[in-house]
Amino acid sequence: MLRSDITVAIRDAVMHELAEVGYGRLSIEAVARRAGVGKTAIYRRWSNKLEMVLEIVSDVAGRSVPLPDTGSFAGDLQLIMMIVSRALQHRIASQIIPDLMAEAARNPQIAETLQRALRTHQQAVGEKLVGQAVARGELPEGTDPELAVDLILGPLYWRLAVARSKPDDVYLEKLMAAVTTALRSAAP
Amino acid sequence: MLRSDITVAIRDAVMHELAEVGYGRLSIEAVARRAGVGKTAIYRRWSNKLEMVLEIVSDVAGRSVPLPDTGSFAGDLQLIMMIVSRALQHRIASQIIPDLMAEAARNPQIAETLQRALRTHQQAVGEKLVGQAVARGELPEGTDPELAVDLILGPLYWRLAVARSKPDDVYLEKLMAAVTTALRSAAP
DNA sequence: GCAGGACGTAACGGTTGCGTTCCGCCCTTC
DNA sequence: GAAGGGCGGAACGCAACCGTTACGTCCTGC
Repeated sequence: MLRSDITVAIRDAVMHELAEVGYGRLSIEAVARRAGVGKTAIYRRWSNKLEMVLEIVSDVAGRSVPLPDTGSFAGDLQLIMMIVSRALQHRIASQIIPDLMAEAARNPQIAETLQRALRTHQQAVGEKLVGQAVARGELPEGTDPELAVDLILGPLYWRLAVARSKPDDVYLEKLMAAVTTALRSAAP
Repeated sequence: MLRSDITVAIRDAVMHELAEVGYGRLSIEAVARRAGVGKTAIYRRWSNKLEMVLEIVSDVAGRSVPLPDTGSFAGDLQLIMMIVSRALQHRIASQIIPDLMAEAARNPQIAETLQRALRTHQQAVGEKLVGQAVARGELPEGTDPELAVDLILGPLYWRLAVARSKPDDVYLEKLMAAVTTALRSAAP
């Protein structure tokens, strides 16, 4: 019954509003204004700002990235880094993600939603990446997938989302090499 | 002329309020209420929410951490990791830091203040750490201090501030070992 | 054609916060 | 003991939003 074009407009407006002012200052009225929509249309769909944001964000986050399977650890690593660094440089995403992360620190509902979106996916990627590499003999038996994920995502996230500087190709190659050696030598 | 005990109360209230509701929702009235102080006392000191927060935060951030100098790379690394992980697990800091990071993504003034506080300090630590290690022959000539900092802070920040899980000692040792090997093998 | 329902608009009363102003108190300083 | 100034408190007018409601329009399906 609800018109889907309106729903799309609202979702879009929420994402942009979220990027511009953050969750803390996001207001239903601003979303409605931006979407060119009445407040009623929003309240007909969600009952809360929180509920609305959670539903929309987890929907977007749910569009899962494909698991890496290029045939080699180096290839998988490069693919992951490319995907992550692209995502973290996306104008909207790069504002929304740290904002929701910060908000999650004080809102358990947001935290849980984000953790679900993040951790399950992150775990799957980590285990697949490491599992394949171990099976191929590229990484030692007993390599910790959690550590691997931290070593890969951590520096990228730090550089892109925190320090906010653009890594060039040389840097990315150095980082890949460093991570590879680190994991290869990490005893179980 | 301004009573210093009042100033202290306000600073304190700002930090706590910042941690609880974030910059976006921080209000002067709430700060005054929490500090047990009239709004006038605040406006007598700062003219803005932004100005107030920036002054207070950069003052706190300015209390710089001592540079590492334990005599060995392993020791320096352990020290840094301990300091950082302690800081990122501090209740107040762990909420304020990601929040301001997110806010910095949309407010140039905050971004600049944070960058100054972060980058200069981070650079100094990185250069000192790597410089000393290279001089001692523990790391190869031409090691990139920037990469080193990313490899050290990135995974820690990711785990503590983003994934929000507590790393145990075993994990920290693995991480230290991984970072050390990674840097030792990183070609210039 | 007619009913139903989703839509935008506008208004509601209530809350919160802004930045400012004025008051009367109290402490310091001379 | 008088003056000055920082202090808390209260109130100001203004603006933004909340969540809800009533109304009139438009589209869809029967």
